[in-house]
Amino acid sequence: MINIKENEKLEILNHSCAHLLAQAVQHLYPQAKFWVGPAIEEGFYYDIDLGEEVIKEEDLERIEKEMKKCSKSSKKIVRQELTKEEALEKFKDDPYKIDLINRMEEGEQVISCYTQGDFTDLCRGPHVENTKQIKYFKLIKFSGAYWKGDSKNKMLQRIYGVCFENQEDLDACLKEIEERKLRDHRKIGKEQELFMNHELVGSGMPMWLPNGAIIRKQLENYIYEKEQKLGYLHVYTPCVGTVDLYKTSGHWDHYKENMFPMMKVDEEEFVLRPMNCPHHMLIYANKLHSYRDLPIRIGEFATDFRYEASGAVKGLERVRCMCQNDAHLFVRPDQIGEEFKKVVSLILNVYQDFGIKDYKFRLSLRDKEDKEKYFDDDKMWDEAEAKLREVLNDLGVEYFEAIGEAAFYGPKLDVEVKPAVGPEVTLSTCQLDFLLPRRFELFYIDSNGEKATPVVLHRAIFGTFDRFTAFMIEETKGAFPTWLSPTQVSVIPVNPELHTEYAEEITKLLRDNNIRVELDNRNEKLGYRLRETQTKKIPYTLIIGDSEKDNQTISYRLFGQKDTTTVSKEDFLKIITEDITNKRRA
RNA sequence: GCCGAAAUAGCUCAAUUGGUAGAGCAACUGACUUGUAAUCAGUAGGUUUCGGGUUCAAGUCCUGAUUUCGGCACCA
Repeated sequence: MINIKENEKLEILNHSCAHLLAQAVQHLYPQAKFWVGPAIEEGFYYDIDLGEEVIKEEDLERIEKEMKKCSKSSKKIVRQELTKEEALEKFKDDPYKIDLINRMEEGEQVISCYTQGDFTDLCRGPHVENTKQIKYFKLIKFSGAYWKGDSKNKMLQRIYGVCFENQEDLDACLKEIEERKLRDHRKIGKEQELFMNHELVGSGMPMWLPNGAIIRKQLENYIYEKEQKLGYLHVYTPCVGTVDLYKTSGHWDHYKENMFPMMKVDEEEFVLRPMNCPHHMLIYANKLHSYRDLPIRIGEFATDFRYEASGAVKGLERVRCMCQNDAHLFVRPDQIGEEFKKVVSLILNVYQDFGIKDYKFRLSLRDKEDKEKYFDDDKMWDEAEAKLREVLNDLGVEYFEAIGEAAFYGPKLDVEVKPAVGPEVTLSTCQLDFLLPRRFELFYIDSNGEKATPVVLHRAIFGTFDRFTAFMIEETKGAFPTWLSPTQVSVIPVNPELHTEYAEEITKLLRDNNIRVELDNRNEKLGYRLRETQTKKIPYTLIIGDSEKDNQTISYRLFGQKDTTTVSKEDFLKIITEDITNKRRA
């Protein structure tokens, strides 16, 4: 997908197209007041106040037609510069523009507006010279959007669109939008019977079907082994905790609205746990630790419950019941850097195994002004943020900084990926925490025999198994590498009556070698059964007929390929085993 | 949660202005005995998401709930 924001020409064109949209809307809705209409990575949008009216599906077409008309009218787009006073006078009837003018920086004395025919908009620019240059565009979608992005404010109407320099690029873009929908994990998840939802279980509570469960089990085994080798200690803890536990950690104050409501049993108050840090803190505190014991790494595949907003729930990506690939690393202050680096290299190592290339590291920092959201201790934050930056710079990984994305207890490094549909999500995370160890009064005995407070790194490599699986479904378009594929081999006897016996022998051989294999000896034509292995995206299809039976061989065809290879049974076993061990990707 | 939209057979979708709910695939039965992406014939399959209402008559109109979808807000 072309990133509009990375191409100056396209950015200007798209922003100009936003103005064209506004002009058309002005013609059709004279009461319309306009907020902002920026170019974004995927095109542009404009936020508009239509009073009582709302945009409907059929309006998009109407507006688009009017835009074409405005474009064809070939109006010059003229820049005019104003002083703040002049601007305030000019837009005195438009509260949105006055708000914008008043928000401008002190130094920014020159205010500009752009006029095309009967439409003028306050704007920094730049723009294309003439409306006729804005020709190849499409309105994509519309929705409500809070004014200034604040849910306390009025909801405006937002219209999204995209604009290109020629029809081919526009068509390519629209085609890609359609193709993205095809690899949406929700669609593939249904087709391949990976997971399901049911009203009676509840929104955001996916159930993993046998095929999905196989994939998840592979992921669990994979990361468990990695963590074991790195000295992690795995535990099991309950999915509930008392309210007091979360008051101790501080989560109760920060997140109780996003937890499932408290359950009172006799006189005790419980909640379904939304995260596992408090449990792991208590496990650490269960015994006395020497400075020599650290780092101590407590890991768990832990099921958590979060009351996500109903509008946020999405497939396996954003759920109310999830399983974290969680761990808490208890370290001495002098070990932070080294331990953090180990986490980052584990992330890189895992991404390599899965062939994930398209991701960004985000250094998530607090918003200093927001004393509500973040634990108030400037010294602690400055120290933690400086430490993280230092480690990242040492590692030489590329990252961007995001203010206001930290956890309430500390800054973090997140890995962001883009799903097929919708905004970017976090996969892996590693968080630096000086706070919770203090709140739980954790300590170790240092080299002087004194009590010292450990530092905690919270980390999840897969994030949650749910979201990671969602991402892998979209990455592979449902054609999983053999090691993850629910069914790895389909065996097809050419003539079920004549070849089933030998096909069964092969099926047993593979099954005995832990290959997930199914035998398809239905009375259907070979072509019919072969088609099914391809639509199901099964990595290996074995064709077993007279020639294979007579020569005691196997003919196999890889998913997506047309040619068949014939090898001995032993060689085939070697080939597929190697494929699985190497986690080879198609 | 907010602004919109949607929900019909296991799946993908049809059903004029309100007037007997259909098709393809899948399933089942039978015939065919198969060499690289769909063999043929037949059978069965529905309280049209759930609850109220309007009407002689509701899949269709009104209303409440649930779930899903597109965004916004949120995301420990």
